[in-house]
Amino acid sequence: MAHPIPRNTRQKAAIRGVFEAHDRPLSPQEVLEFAQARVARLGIATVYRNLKSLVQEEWLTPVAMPGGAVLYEMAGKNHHHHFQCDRCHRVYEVKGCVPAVNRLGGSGFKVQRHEVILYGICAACRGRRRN
Amino acid sequence: MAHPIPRNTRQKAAIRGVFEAHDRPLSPQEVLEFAQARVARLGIATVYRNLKSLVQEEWLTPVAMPGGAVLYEMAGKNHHHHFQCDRCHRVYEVKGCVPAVNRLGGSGFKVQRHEVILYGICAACRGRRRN
DNA sequence: CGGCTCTTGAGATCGTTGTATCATTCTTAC
DNA sequence: GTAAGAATGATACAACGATCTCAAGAGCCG
Repeated sequence: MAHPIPRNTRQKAAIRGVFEAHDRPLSPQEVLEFAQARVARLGIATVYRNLKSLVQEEWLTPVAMPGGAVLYEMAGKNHHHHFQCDRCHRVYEVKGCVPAVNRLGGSGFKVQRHEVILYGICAACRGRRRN
Repeated sequence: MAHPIPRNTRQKAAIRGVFEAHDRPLSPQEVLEFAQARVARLGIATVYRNLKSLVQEEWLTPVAMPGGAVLYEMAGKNHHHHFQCDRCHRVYEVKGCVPAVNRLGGSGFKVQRHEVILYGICAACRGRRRN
């Protein structure tokens, strides 16, 4: 009720496995598709339920993208940012930062954190013709 | 039909006036509220219609924020970024940039543009107690 | 194994945002 | 001023993502 005793289900293990196999932020739909290769009849509701509980356990972190998509990535990573491919729309992690960005706010704003999103063409799409 | 002859309506003028009076990106709801001070019975559908046409005329530019909100600001500004206040959630323009951000992608990504969003507390909210 | 109860799967439902409809009002040209 | 038709306002509707319901299935403990 208030504190149900959690169980280890194949579904949740499959979802964790998907994040371990793909080192980039994933959408709920992507998680569903990848995890269905491991648990055939997996449903979208189960994906949402487990994403939520994995966030509560701090095993995942939500990544809100401009446009409204909310992706998830494994928690506990060092400070980093993201790159989104204009062609395939996949999002990748970009290591490093330019600390000077926090000074962009000048004196009028008390800046506490920041997001940087790069856009362009990813290596995979550059290699191919299209998509 | 294909090219209706546009007319200058009080509503559209009011909406333009709202953006000229507030030098920051505004949500459709904010536009509605501010513009209703000028045209009392203004409806939300008219706001959406005029936002769309002002974007087509390139008088406005959409600003997609993480979380899904799409705001609008006057077009033609110099390269800049945005600050969102964690308290009042208003978004402000931040002039300047750190060009080095485009190099964060390394050699794996062909970076064509970027977004920087700063978060913290705005001057107005710092002056007040709350909200 | 047996059973308690947590979790799942399928679909219905919700909430939000933006669009379509259509009678009415307003702008513009003459 | 008048008429043609573009724009408005009120509301219904659509689209989408996410959540809820509940019977059925499965994990865990003894």
